[in-house]
Parts: sequence; structure tokens; C-alpha cells
Amino acid sequence: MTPETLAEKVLSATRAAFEALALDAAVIPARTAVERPRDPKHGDYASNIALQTAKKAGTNPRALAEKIAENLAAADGVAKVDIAGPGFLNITLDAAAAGEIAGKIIAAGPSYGDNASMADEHINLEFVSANPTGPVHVGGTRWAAVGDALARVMRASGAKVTSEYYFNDAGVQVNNFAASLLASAKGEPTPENGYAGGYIDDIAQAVLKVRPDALETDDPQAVFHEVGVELMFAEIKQDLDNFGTHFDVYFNEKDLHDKGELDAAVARLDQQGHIFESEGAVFLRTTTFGDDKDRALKKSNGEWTYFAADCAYYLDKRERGFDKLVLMLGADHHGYIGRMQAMSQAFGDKPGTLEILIGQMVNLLKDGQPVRMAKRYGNVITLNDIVEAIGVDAARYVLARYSSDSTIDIDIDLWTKHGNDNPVYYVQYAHARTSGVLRNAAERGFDKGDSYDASLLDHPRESDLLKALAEFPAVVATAAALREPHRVARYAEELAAAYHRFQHDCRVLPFPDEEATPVNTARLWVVDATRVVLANALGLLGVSAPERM
RNA sequence: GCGCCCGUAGCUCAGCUGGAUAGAGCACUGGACUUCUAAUCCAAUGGUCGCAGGUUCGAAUCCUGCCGGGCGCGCCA
Repeated sequence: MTPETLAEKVLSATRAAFEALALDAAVIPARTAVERPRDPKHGDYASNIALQTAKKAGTNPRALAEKIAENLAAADGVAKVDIAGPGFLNITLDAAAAGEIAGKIIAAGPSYGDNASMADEHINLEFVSANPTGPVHVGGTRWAAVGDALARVMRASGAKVTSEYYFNDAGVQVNNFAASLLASAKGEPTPENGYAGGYIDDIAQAVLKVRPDALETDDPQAVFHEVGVELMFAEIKQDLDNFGTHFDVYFNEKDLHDKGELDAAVARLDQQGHIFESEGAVFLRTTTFGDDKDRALKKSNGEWTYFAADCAYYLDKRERGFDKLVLMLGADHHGYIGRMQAMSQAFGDKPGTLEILIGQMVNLLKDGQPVRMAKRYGNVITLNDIVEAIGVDAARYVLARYSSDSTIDIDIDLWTKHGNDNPVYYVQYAHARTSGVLRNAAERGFDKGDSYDASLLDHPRESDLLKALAEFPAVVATAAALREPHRVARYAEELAAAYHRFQHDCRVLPFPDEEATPVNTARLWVVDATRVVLANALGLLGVSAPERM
């Protein structure tokens, strides 16, 4: 029995109790959830439904709980229902009902964990979107890990997700980048507001390789601009690819300009009556929708602002048919939320169409001291540096296992020196152990067969493990709904712990001089189910699930 | 000044949108290897959940006000 079906049974038992006691059933919630109590004395699952509803129904929670318990105890698969404290229902399943889940998991395989909580949602998820003026650095790497995991978790929850990267390849930043390349090629010092660092020299040389005549052309900077940006794109894409983050769409800002989409977007906003001119500049009246001040779209010198391109990009996405646009930004951009939301509403979209997720920064430490990074000084730690130091799996895992609401401090030395402290190895090792047991079973000709006797799975370690396994789909759904993929990582750690404890206390394979018993068979099913769930959980994080370590 | 985020064990962080005696990893201490790879397990130590009020059967969680830290407040991108 899954927690979801048990919750359904709790609800129907509650409805029956309300009827028997002639109470107003309107106070019963449409859905409820059972939770896994920490203390094993409180049963396999607990429900607080009596506490939640008793007061509203004008009755005593304890008395109500007793009536619900009576109904629930009669339900299939429920072994026992106790009432504790002010009116908690502590539910114990019979072992057979609890153990069924292993078979269901194995049957579902890679799709176990999939759920329909976001079915029919058509989502555009934009993340990373780092300027193509240098390699992706740590901040961007965090979003590459978190955003990709979020995309996977939402897809597992039934959403149609297009992941997207926005290249800001128009404007002054790339001009500064081009000027820096040119200066490097000519052996001149880095220009004002330019970029430094080895990668500038590398790309400058690479440009010269593609266009040996670059310095002799009429407009050398234009050549470095065009070829350099292209090479930078290619490098970023390659790095992300190596990292396992594959975007469905790489969108160039330049295309918006080339296709006249900025004019079109402003015209649309004008139609809606939200445009005005002041001192020769064009503004969007974002204050109508709660922004602090109105925002310029076109400067008095006739140039577009960055925000104008954002408006055009927003409209472009909407016209591509997405009904929800999710945008992940670093904390240094949180000041944009007001104008972006205002713009969304100015286009006539309902609140919630645009969802902006703000992630806090990554601080790098060296010897316990913060390292100030800036592309301009060329001392950035890049995605590649991290991957070289600890590998893709460890990097993705450690970046995705924290809530995006908290800044993370990463000591790069600690990472490289104590690589094995990374919890990813704990989880991966659990997976390797399940694979090892299954491998050994196969070598010995011990097959798990078509069925098992779930009622034999009554060891406390087995019970804990089964409950952890049963929880996975709800974890995925919650991670998707809250946009918090780190929950999957934390869950994987819990599951791995439950498995390690199980394997320590419960012998799975028969000893060499013994025949396999039905207990061995049942446990082998549990091991295989655990393997599936660990692999699926790691898969959602884009981390590999090795069969040996 | 205004806005967003954070403040939980020595350190790094969870805490499933209000539940029972607040958890994990690391570090420290003591145990368990004739192993299903011990990259593991068990035990012990460690807490005024920043502070003060409020809401209620019940608060780390929700509300208000302070304190501390990070980030941001352009006709820059």
C-alpha cells in the first residue's frame, strides 16, 4: 500500500465517522497526507486529521479519532490503529500490504516516481543565461545543476518543459568582450571595462586561427566580435554539455533585434495603454502594476535598453505557446522582479504566468577566506575548474543538494582534498551495493522469480526501507511543486541510509552452504526496488548511478 | 532609507507549507570487519531554532517589531 492510498482510506474513514456522529462533513479537506513518524512507537504512518477537523466540527478530537480509528482498522492492509496524544492516529500496516510496494517499483522501473501533479502544464524554464563574455563560472554552474534537476523533476511530474538559455549577444558587454579580444591579439593591455584572463588570450588566438587576416581588415573589432562570440558560444555549450545539462533551446538576443521584435513588443504594450514618453525617452508605466518606478525602454539617444529586449523576449516565449514562464535568476538580479512582473501584466497576462525564482549566490572560499571573483580580473572559478577538481557527479550533486534560498560557501580546497566527504558517494555506494547483491545473486543462479511473499518483510529495517521507497513519488511531486530539487537529494541520502542499515542487519543472499528461503527471495525484491529508486533519484539530479565503485 | 534572502549542534546544512522527545553529514570519543566491496553500521557528546511579543489544542515553521549577515535599488547590461 502506498502512502497515497492509505491517505485515501483515512479520508473515507473520516467521512464515515462524520456520518456516524452526525457531524458537518464540509470541514473535511479534499485531500490529506499521512506522515512518517520519527518514533517507531507511533506506527508506520500517522494522521492528524482528527485534530484538524474536530474543532471545526465542534467535537472532541479524541472521540472523533476513536471513531475514525474504528473504521480505519477495518480497512484492507491496516493491521492496527492507535490513538495517541490529543488525537493522532497511529497506523500500522500489515507487512504484506507494506511490502507490496517493492513489486510495484520493479514493475514501474525507470518510471517509478513519475506522477501527474503537473500534467498538462506547458512550461518554459530559463536558467544559466550567462553572458557570452566568458566561461560559465560557479554561480552559473549552480543554476546549471539546479535548473536542470528542476526541469527533470517537473517532467517527471507530467509537465512539458522546454529548457532555455538566453544569450545576451547584443549590447555593450559583448562589445567590451570583442575589444578585449582585439587588445589581446595586438598585445595591448586590457581596455577599460574589458575582460582579462587566460581565456581571452586563448579565444583571441583562436579567432586569428579562423581569420588570420583579422587584424588587417577594415574593422578588426567587428571580426573579433563575430568570431569571438561564436567561439565563446561553442565553448559554453560544450561545457554545459559535458556537465550533462542540455538545453532544448539556445536563444540569441540578437535575433530579437534582427527580427524587429522589440518594436513589436513596444507597440503591443502601447496598444494596452502602458507606454509614455518623457524627455525624449520611451517608458513602460510599470508603476501601474506595483513597480517602484517606471522603466525606460528606449533611451533619449534612440538606443534600446536591456529591459526592452526582455519585453520582446517575454512576448516571444508567450507566442511560442508556453502557458507558464519560469525564470531562474541570481540574487543580484532580484531587483528585476518588480518590473518583469509588471511587464507581464502590462501585456495582459494573469499573475502567475511569469514565475521568477531567485537563487542565492555561491561564495568561494580558499583556506577559509572568501575569494572575490570577477571576470574582469580573470580570477573566476569556472564550471570546468569545478569539474576538473571533483568531477561532474560530485559537482552536480553538491550544488543541487542545498536550498536555492541559502547562499552556499564552498571551500575549493576542501572539495579537492576531501572529495570522499561528498554525500554523493554515500548515495552512489548504496546503489553500487544493491547492484553488487543482485550481481552476486545472478552469479550464484539465485533468481528472484515472478513473485515474493511480502508478509515476510517484517524486520524493522525492512519496514523502514519500504516506507522510504514508498515516499519517492511524493518527494518528486513536492520538489516540482515547490521548485526545490534539493529535496530529491536529501531524500536520496535518507533512502541510502535506510538501505545501508538494512543491508547491515538483514542478510539478503543465502550463505554459501544454505538453500535460498522465501525470506531471501523477498529481500532480493527489496534490494532490486531500492536499486531502481536510487537510480531514478540520482537520475533526476543528473548524477550517474554506478554499479560498482 | 526601501526591497528580497538568510540566521537551527563546534562547522556545513535539512526540517516534507502548524504536529508528538528539533535531525543528518563532517569534526571529536568509544565500539563492530572469517564482508553481500567497512566508501558501511552502532553508540556517546553536542541546541535559549538570532531576540521579544502575538495567533492556538500545538510554532523552528504563520503574523508584528527589533538585532545581525548577504544581495539589490540607472535613460548600465
